[in-house]
Amino acid sequence: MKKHTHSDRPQLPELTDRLRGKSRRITGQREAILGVLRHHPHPMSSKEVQRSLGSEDCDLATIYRSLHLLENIGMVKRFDLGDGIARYELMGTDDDGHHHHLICRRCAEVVEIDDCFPRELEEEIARRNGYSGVTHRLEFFGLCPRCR
Amino acid sequence: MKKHTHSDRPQLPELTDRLRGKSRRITGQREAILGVLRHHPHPMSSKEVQRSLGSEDCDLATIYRSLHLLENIGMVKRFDLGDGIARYELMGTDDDGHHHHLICRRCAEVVEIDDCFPRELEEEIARRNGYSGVTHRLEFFGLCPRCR
DNA sequence: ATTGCTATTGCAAATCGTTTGCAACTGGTG
DNA sequence: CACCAGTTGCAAACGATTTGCAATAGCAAT
Repeated sequence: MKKHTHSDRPQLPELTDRLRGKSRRITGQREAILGVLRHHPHPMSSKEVQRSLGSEDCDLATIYRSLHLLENIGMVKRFDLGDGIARYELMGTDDDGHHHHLICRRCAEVVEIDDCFPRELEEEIARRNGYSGVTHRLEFFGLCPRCR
Repeated sequence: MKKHTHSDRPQLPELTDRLRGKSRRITGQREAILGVLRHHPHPMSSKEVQRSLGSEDCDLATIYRSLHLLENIGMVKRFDLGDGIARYELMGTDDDGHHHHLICRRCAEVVEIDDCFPRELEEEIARRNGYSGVTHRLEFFGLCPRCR
């Protein structure tokens, strides 16, 4: 079992703080969804979140709406693993959540990768093309040890 | 207008050669779709292809099927620009089509990028995690000169 | 606690990109 | 030029995600 390398996961009180004052409410559903994400170190789709909710089950539409909200206030980050399904990961309290994944083509196991595209090269690409505010989306695909 | 850096675009006769002998047929629709791709240096969605067909218009389903076919025989490459829409680009005759894109967040202009994630680093990532056959998907996003 | 206003939820219907079943059609080989 | 497997168009099916709306529930002020 891989120990992920991110900073500590935010506690629920943080949700409270981030929502209050934005005319947003702290609902049972939102706490439950956050709770699920806190216990999963990997990107989860809306359906996976729902399955993990157990007794706290709530409507899929609510999960979609909650994940969008959490993404907007920067508590979760959206990842696109290339299969047309949006997945979300809880952000750490201090880092910016920027990291990548290595996904098994066969069993879809996900490993977090902290290596990143060289910053200088990215800046050079931006400069060469006159672009500003350049970021990147990067994911790796391969065969995991067990699926070889 | 950016001159793209790939090798020459395949001529139609190549389609002929690649399809013949595979119990596949050279139809007007496939030629038309290939023709459209040959005139567009950037990734195109199925709908964009259809719009560009003009008088040679054909069913969307046929376009989806043709693009899958062309992808399977290696004549086009599929790109995922992160908006949930599959896009395809014609492959050059000699290169493997591996390259990346820099997409404007605002106007969606696309520039081709030939820089790539460092091979050694990719191999190291593979080794470290026991994965084999590792490849990557990489796209850049930013603001183009005009949209700044 | 109770009230009242507004954000939020559940449900169902609507969207959107993509896929598929099927009968009609058409390359291209013999 | 006839035949047959590969193709096409059309419409229906799909899966992920979004949205309209009436019912419900935070929460701030009473």
